[in-house]
Amino acid sequence: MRKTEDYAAKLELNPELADMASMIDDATSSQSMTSKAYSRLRDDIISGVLKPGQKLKVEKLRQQYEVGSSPVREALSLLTSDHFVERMDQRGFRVASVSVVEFEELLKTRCWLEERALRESIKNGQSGWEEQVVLAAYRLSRVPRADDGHHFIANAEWEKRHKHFHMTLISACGSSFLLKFCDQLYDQNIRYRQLSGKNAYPKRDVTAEHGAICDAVLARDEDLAAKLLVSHYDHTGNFLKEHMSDE
Amino acid sequence: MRKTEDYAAKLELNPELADMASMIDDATSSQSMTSKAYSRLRDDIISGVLKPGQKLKVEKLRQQYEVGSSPVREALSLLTSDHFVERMDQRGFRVASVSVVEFEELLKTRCWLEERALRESIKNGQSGWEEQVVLAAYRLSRVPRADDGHHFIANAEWEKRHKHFHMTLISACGSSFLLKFCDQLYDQNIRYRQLSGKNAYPKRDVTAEHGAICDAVLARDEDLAAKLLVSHYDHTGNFLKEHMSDE
DNA sequence: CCATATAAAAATATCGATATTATCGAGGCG
DNA sequence: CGCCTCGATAATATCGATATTTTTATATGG
Repeated sequence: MRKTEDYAAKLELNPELADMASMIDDATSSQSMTSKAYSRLRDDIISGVLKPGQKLKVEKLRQQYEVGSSPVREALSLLTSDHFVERMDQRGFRVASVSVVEFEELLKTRCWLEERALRESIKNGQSGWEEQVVLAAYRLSRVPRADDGHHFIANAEWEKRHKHFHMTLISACGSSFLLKFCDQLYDQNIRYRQLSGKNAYPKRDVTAEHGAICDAVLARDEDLAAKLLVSHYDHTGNFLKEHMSDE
Repeated sequence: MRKTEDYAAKLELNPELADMASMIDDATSSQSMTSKAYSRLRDDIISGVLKPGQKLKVEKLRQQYEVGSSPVREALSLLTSDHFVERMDQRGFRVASVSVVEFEELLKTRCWLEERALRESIKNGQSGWEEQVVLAAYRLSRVPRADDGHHFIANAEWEKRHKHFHMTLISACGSSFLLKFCDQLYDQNIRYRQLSGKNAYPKRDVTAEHGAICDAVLARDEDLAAKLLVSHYDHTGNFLKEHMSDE
């Protein structure tokens, strides 16, 4: 039900063809009211509709999402574990706060974990994994980052494929735990990206960076790939950090 | 409310004296029914009272823990994120399954993450952190692992201090995310330890190993400390693995 | 005038009942 | 004889109401 996609398993089962169609938002078709509330709340928090620190009143959410209070509370509990919502005992829930310090920790941790995961993937990945990487990189390159060239408007499809690319890179690391953690941190990062103004963006050629990482991976150059990945994150991170402080 | 203790913060605020008293089980005094259900369920899963794969019927738990169904469901949702419970959409909950493969992944991941965390701690830790480590090691050494010398009976106090020692080691790593992940994995590991027969245990001197790690940390020898920590985990892990397969 | 205690309002946490969904077994059909 | 369908049963998911608790507003005394 939850979107902690098990990339490793998914790719294992379907080694020849990563079916992008199967990755499309299944949140819409979800049966349970809990998952409906969960994904909608999650989306609203990540996208910034619900602001950090904002109080989350059950009654309000109940009306807004047209569900009972139990599913809302269950969804909030779930989101608490994802670090998207904070629970104050007996005093309800609120949207998780953000801070420059936390963002720095997030960035650091992402680099540590993804570097390890990437190195392990390169060590263990079979030919099927290599093909997945190539495919994911290609698919990512086929969509523009922004729908509009001038103002930056997030392109949902790009977002999805970008995550898929990065998760595919590390999918052969051999630890579903590590993959889950990276997944969580990735989503946390999206939130920070959305929050820190969408109008400007670095001029650098992100596609080229992805390509370089892809090449290093295929060449099985652990050190180079890790270096490229980390600097990829560091660049974006530092850019975001600048835009956070001057607001 | 949840027991994802923020070790870094706790130690930061109270640099001279780690107040063990403040760490005693606050689960008993918890107000909300949700936390009551949460901690009791959690304990029962970790201790093995509730067996892996076992169905968790809300009605039954409701009676057993003397709470309503909402708190039970909320607690189950929380435990789902902790990987202690599995939710099957529209088909209820069950205790998370275990497997040798998963245990191997767990062990691997713990080594990866804790090595990184330990290295960062050694790099960043101040004198306050060093003192915490010494104190935690000393306190751990003051209680026997088992209440009884012959048969192995888990000593709750040892368990608590052992975790405290290992979390203190990495508490200065500078990432609350990483600490949270290590915390989670640690608890997962306890569960596996409890499940794989408590009657036998390695003869090696665990206390000596802790001491050696402690020494390496104080000497700021990153590589040695990391090596000792990883082999500490590997040894216990391999021992448990043997006892899992022959059952 | 401020602090404190008190009362009213709002919001949360919790419960028990109901509607929905899955499971299991019997009977009918191919 | 095995497979599928249908219905009874059990369990889940969800709801709306109630009891606590927190927050806000008000009044009282120092």
